[in-house]
Amino acid sequence: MSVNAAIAERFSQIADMLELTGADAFRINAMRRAARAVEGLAQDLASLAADRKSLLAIQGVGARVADKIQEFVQHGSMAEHLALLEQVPPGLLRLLQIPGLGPKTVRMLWTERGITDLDGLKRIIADGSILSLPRMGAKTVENLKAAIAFQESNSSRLHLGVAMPVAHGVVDAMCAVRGVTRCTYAGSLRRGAETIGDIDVLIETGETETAREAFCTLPGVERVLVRGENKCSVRMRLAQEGNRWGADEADGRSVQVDLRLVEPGAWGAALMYFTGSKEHNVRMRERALKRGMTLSEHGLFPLDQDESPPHSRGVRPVAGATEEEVFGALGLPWIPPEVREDRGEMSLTRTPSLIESGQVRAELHAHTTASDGLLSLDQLIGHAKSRGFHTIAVTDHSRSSFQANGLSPERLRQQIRDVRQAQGRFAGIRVLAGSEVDILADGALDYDDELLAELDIVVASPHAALGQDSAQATARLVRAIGHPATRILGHPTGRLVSRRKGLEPDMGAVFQAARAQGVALEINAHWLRLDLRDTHVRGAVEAGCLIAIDCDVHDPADFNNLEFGVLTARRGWLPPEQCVNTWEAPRLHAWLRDRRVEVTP
DNA sequence: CCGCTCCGGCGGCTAAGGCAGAAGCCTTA
Repeated sequence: MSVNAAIAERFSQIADMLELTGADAFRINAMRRAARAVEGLAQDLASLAADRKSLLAIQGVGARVADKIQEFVQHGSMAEHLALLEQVPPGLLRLLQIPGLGPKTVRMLWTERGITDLDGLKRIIADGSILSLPRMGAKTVENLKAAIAFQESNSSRLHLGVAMPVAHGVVDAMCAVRGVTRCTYAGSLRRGAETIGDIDVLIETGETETAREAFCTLPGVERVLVRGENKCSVRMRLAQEGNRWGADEADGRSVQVDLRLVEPGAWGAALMYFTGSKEHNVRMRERALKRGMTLSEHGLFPLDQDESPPHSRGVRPVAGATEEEVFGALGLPWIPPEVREDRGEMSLTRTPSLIESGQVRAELHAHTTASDGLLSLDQLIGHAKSRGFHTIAVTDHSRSSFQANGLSPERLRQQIRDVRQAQGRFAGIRVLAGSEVDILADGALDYDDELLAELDIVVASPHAALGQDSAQATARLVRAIGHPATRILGHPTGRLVSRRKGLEPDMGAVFQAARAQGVALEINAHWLRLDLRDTHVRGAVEAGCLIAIDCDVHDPADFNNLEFGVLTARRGWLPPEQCVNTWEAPRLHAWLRDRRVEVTP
């Protein structure tokens, strides 16, 4: 585990444990913010910690948190963390993960009955003794049992690419329901987060009961969790969908879908509220208060003496119909959903220019049947052309990836000739002869320089030895970037979202090398990779690196993953001009020929 | 515990739903 991840984990555990001991809520919140700040940091704290000033410059890191970071970097532990571990049984942290079970209740179970882990909880449920505890009625215990069972059969969050089709299905179905005038999804899905906890859907309708009924009986609904006036929640089965990676992804799993009925005139406020993030929303409400207003999902209202919610008293909102209106009334430009993470977006004075899918004109990482792709050379070119791309790069695996049928030098030479011939059969699209070349464990590339020099494009990617330590990983990637043939660093860390950690290099060093060499860093758009991840993109953009967004095409459907790569890019504040895939053909091709051009992002 | 603003002290988001227990707590988003 990287130092950053280790520190973030400790802050988060400190927060949980403080919560269980009933500590000051603001201190707990500060720990959570610190965990988030550290998690999203591109620089390596091991090297940053020496400079206290730069630690304090991080939003959410004050004197005490900086102390703890320095303490961990020097000693490998934090005294407060260790002290709390002595005090709080570790099994309790697991109980907090159970949906519906919060800190107050876990604490109550612990102090009243000495429950310290999941087994203990199951025991008092089984023998019924839990029912004698305060606030523990039959219904609550039933729900608790279901929550435990659910959690044990489902790993918690869904991949972006798995959740998205479900959301589109629900939205399409609800749009067709009588009386519905508007329907869309919000939440972390709209922000393009790499994993999704649940799916939020908003509707505006003149026939609320029809909509509630339609929603609760949608195909795939297993269980209705909540059926209130303004909110319904269901658990929905995931449809099976064959996929290169995801065959088992949907197996027997389900996802919670929340439907919110939005009153007329509050659409913008509701959309903002349910899009989040939570942290962004908190900032927005604080900002409203500073300006003498109060913000909720019902709108932006003038502040008055009355404690009760203003919308319930018929107070006229200052804004609420559209997001633009609400942001505007708070002195902000419209902020794209993907950057609503409380990572500096509140200081924007204009809507930032972020890349859009339609601006992508080239696919620079694609496989054919020559290695492990499903498309023939001509099929691949045909699909790329129909997508409107001006360039398609053929980049099959190199020889070390034998599991992927990597090409021997002879086969690669033959493929280069095949590509040249294929080019003759297609007009209006440039076909590049390339390779996705393995970066070996020591940072060397997988073909000799002579052969590499014959290629139009080299995507250098790590595939094996992904467990090596941070220093080795950094040296490996920096060396690969320094090879004169490398144009793109493919899926730089090799991580798989919530499956495999991948390399944990000092990303700051990687960015510097890439910037100096004019090498583009890839955002691999497959929803299981999303590598670079959002926070890395942000760091790379700020460091002035070029970025490539690639679908790593293996089958035709993979072209559709572009959407996820672009969402990730936008979460990293990527402007279109810094992404090589948006460049017109002459500029892109010149960049590919001219290995050491000066980069002006 | 942080940030703001002033160097010590203060304030720090909002609403709905469910349940248990008869007004309010807890959780979630």
